[in-house]
Amino acid sequence: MSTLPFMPTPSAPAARKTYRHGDLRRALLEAGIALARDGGPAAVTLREATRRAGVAPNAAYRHFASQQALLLAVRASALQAGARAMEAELATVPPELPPPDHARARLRAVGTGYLRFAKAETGLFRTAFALSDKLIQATPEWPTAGPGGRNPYELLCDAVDALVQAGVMPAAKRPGAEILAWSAVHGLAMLVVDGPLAAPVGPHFEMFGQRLLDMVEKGL
Amino acid sequence: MSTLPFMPTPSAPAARKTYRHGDLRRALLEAGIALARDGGPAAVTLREATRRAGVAPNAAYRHFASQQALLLAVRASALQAGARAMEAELATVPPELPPPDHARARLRAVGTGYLRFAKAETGLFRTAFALSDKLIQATPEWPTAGPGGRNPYELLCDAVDALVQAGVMPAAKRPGAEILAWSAVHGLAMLVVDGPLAAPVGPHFEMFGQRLLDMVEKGL
DNA sequence: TGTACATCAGTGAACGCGCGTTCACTGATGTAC
DNA sequence: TGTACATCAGTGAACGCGCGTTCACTGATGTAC
Repeated sequence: MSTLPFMPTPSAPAARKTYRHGDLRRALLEAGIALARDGGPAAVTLREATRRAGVAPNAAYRHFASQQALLLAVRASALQAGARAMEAELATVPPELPPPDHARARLRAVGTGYLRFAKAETGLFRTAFALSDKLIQATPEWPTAGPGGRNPYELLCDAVDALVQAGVMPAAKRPGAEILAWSAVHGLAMLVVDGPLAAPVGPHFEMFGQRLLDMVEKGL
Repeated sequence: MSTLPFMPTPSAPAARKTYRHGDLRRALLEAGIALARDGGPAAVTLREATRRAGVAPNAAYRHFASQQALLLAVRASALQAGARAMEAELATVPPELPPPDHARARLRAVGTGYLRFAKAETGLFRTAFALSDKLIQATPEWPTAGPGGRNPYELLCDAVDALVQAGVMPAAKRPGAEILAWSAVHGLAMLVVDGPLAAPVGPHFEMFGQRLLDMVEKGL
């Protein structure tokens, strides 16, 4: 697990001997990410983040206006990690494929990356894509794109666009098609990672993922 | 909304003048359902349920072993409501359709019922199908079936079975097919009802639902 | 180059909140005689 | 049919927990002169 390419690297415990912390903002964000990783969005609390940074609880307010502001920052980071997972999968698509096959492979890669991210980084996945509290719109303050400059939603849209350009999908069916694909993949992830199908389906997650992507490919 | 056939009827405020309550177990359960309805699973607390029943907080322990026990009971009730919604949709399928069309219509009805339930009763939907805390396995103590005697998962499986029996789906693809269908529908529900697509897709939920079901039908 | 001083990052203590849960109790009910 | 009594549903008070957030503060830093 710890060698998957899209896992953010945990920071050092930041042994602190100065009065000033040095980079508390970053330390709090990284503590928040660690909390989200193994407890999901609900685990991202100011008190625990400051505890981990070795700092008084109210020190957080120098860097984040509220708990929600920290959560927003953590969520952006989780989205980045998701984009990274999808990009990693996209990188395995052979570029020499004929355009229609290439386009199909791209969409599969996006879906596979999403599913693998959900499985490998459940907490971050939930923080990125399943915030049950009505969270205010993402701020532009925190970037959500991966190294390639596209966020998860954009990566998906690009892949669906490519399907049309390669002639695999009629242009008339394009509008909103990304939502159908996203739904299928998101549903499997939620049911298995976080829901009632964890026990029965979990062990065969990869296989169900591929069958689901078959269904999407045929059905779109 | 309040006339949808699958909405449990709210109980009277239970004006209490006796020392004994009369039916506190039921009152707590109904309060819990009401809480779940407009706050999701996290809103189901013992203290608020007892408050609504007009009773001391610890009185709940005469009827439920813990907060989790109450939540389990509420969840079962939410599953019943889901089954009711799906049955209501199934009842609209014309019985005189030729078997293949009938089987397809049944699967659509199951999916449509699920989606409408998610939209109309978001809180109950989340309580039934999206409990993010790892909740212990459902107990047989609380029934989850609708009036027809089948719970939501069974209704779905029945519909997929019918697809095979009508010759619409090859038997070889049957195992696990219900999981693919469920995933698609569940994902759309989660993204729209509880997630990032609420704003853009919410108004066209019904249309996206039908397109999604087209995709499932073609792709299965 | 040295010193006064403004800035502002982090401290310590405290607030109010709601939660689940436990304790010893009280008093209405219904059964045994 | 009337009365003693066991049962057990609900009370009142309290516990410890963790949370977000506010207040007046302190002390290291870096800049202006």
